[in-house]
Amino acid sequence: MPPTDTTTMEKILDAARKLFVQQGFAATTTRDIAKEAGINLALVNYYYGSKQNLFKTIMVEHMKGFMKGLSVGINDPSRGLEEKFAFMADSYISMLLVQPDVPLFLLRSLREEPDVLFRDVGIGPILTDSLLMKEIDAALKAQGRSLISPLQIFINLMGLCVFPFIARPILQMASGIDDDQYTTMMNERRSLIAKWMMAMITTEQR
Amino acid sequence: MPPTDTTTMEKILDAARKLFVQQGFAATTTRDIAKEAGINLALVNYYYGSKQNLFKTIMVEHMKGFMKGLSVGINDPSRGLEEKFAFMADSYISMLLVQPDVPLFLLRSLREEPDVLFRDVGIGPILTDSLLMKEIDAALKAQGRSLISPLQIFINLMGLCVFPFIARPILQMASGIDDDQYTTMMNERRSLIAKWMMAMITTEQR
DNA sequence: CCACGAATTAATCATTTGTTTTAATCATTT
DNA sequence: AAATGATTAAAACAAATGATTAATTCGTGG
Repeated sequence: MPPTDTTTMEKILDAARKLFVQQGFAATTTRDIAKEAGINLALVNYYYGSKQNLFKTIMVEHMKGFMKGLSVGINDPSRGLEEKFAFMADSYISMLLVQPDVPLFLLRSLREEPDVLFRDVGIGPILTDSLLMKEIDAALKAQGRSLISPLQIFINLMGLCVFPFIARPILQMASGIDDDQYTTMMNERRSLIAKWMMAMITTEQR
Repeated sequence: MPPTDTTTMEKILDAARKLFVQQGFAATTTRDIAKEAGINLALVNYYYGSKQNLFKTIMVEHMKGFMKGLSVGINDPSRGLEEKFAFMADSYISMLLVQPDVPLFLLRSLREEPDVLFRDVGIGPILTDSLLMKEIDAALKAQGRSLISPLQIFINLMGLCVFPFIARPILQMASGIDDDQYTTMMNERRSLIAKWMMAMITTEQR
C-alpha cells in the first residue's frame, strides 16, 4: 500500500468514510476527520466545502455502490433463480465480512436524509422490472402461490444476508458464541441462504 | 390520556425517549429534550444528572423490554415449534408497526456502548438453553440436518421479522410501493414467517 | 401565616465545533 | 531566480452545547 502517494483529498475522504460509517454524522467532528487523515483542519472545508457536503459525498458513494451491486445481481441472465440467490448471498456476505458497518450506516443515513437518494443517486423502482422479480413471480405461480408478492421474497433474501451483520452484537451476546464461531456461521450462510430461499418459495401453502 | 397528570420526570423521559430513538445520542441536544418536554433546560440535569445518564436510562429500558419479550417467546411451553414462530412473529410485527425506530436505535446504541448490556441489563446467553433452541435442534435432527446450528435458524426468524422495518426506506424506494401497501405487506408477514421458518427447517439438504 | 425544603427559572460558564481568515510554504513555470 | 498559483498551517470567530449557579416560586406541614 502506498502511504505517501495518496493525495490530500483522498486522505480526507478515507478518514471521513471510516469515521462517518463507524459513528455517524453527528458524532463525527471535522477535527476528528482532520486528525484521522493527518492533515490540517482547514483543509477539510477547503476541499469539500462543508462537513455536510463531505458526508453527502460518502453517503452517495456507498449508496451507488450498493445499488450497482444490486442491479447486477438481480438482472444476471446467465443464472437461474437458485443460482441468483446463491451468487447474491455469497457476494453480500463477502462484502459484509469486510465492511460490517456499512448497512447500518446506510440505513441510518437514509432516515436522516431520505432525499439524497432521489437527487444524487439514480434510484427508481429498479426492483420492479428486474429479472429476479420475474423469476420469483414465476416460481411462486408454479406453486400456486400467486397471493404472495415477490417483493416479500426479495425482502427475505436481503434480510437473511444483512440482518446477522447488523444485529451481530445482540445475537452474539444472547447466544454466547465468540467472534470466530460467528464468522464461521456467516460463511456457512453463503450456501445455506439460497437453499432456504428455494424452500420458502416451493413449500406448500396451507 | 392525561395531559397534565404526567410528572416532570416523566415528561423529560418521554421527550428523551422520542428524540434519542429517532435521532440517536449525538444528534439530540439537551435543549431539544427540554423543549420537547416543555420544561426548563436545567431540569434535565436536575433530575437525571447528565445527558449521558439519561440516554443510558432509555437504552436500558428498551433493552430490558426487548429481552423480556424475547425470553417469554422462546420459553413458552404451551406452544409447539411452528406456533412459537407464529406467535413471536406476530408479536414483533405488532410492536414494530407502532415503534419502527426502536430496533435501529438499539443496534446503533449497542455499537456505541456495548458494555451497558453487561452492567445494567441482566443479559447472558439466554438463548442457548431456551426451549425454542431445543425444539429447533430436534426438528433439524429429525430431518438429518444436524450440521446446521439452531442459532442460524433463530437468526433467520429475527431477520425476517425485524429487517423489513429497519430497511423500509430502501426497500420502499427500490420497489416503488406506497406506505399503505408496505403496511399491508408487513401484516401479511405475521402468518407467512412461521410457514417460511418451517419450510427452511424441513426442506431436504442436498 | 410562616417556614422550610423541593421544584422551577433565567442567566451564565467553559468547551466544543463548524467555518473562515490570514499568512506562510511549496511546486511549477517563465 | 522571480513569479504565480496551489497547498498547508496557525489562529480566530461565532454559534451551539452540556452543565452549573443563584435566585425565585411553589407546596406542605407546623
